Amino acid sequence: MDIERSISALNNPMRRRILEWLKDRSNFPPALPGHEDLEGVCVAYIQEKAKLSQSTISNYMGLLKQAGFVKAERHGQWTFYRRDEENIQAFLAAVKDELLKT
Amino acid sequence: MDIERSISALNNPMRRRILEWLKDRSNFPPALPGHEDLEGVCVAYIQEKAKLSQSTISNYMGLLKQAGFVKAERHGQWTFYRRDEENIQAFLAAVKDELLKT
DNA sequence: TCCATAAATCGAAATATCTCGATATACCAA
DNA sequence: TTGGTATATCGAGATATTTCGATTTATGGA
Repeated sequence: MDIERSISALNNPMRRRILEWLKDRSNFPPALPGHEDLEGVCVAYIQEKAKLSQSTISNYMGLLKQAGFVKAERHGQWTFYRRDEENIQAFLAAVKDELLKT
Repeated sequence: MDIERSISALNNPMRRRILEWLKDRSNFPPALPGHEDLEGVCVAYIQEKAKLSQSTISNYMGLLKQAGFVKAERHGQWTFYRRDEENIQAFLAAVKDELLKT
């Protein structure tokens, strides 16, 4: 749990928004044919919703991944990103522990 | 609760450290004579512990104050800073709410 | 093999943050 | 009123982040 890297990743409104979008797969277009079983979302879908360049979104997803907020799964030419709920909870616990007095 | 501003304020190791130091008044030298009843800590004490310039610490405390993490109380020529526990808890709740899925 | 598509990486310009020393402001004491 | 001390603000250089378009890499299909 690298709190430094995690807070940096969160220190950007669009990255936080992406994390929120990923809470619900239905925020994005339906899964590509043959990938209906995957919970993750491909970079192109995120890019389309965020309206930022492909390279920027790829970079953002990399930062979120390094921070532990998302997991990436490569299937063919697509990379599917989804939230890492366990790590997100661990981050919240760590921030709480560092910030709270008691 | 401006989560943007708060996360920015936290996105710095020394500012987070100051927030931790302020959990316990005894992390700093004893109160100045005549101010024993105050829980806050003056800028000079924080500066001495942080080993950064006076202007930097003044700036940092201003950012932490704008973010709602600390309260400032002026007494004579001194400004005493102390944690705002209520706002800190509100921030944690807000981050949890934004970040957590359920 | 060759081409098309998805994603990652590179290089760079614009903007923001960090941090300082110098200066300004506020306040106290003589 | 004058001088001293504490803090805030200003201006600037160094560094980091943001975001892009161009390029590279990986993969799958004709």
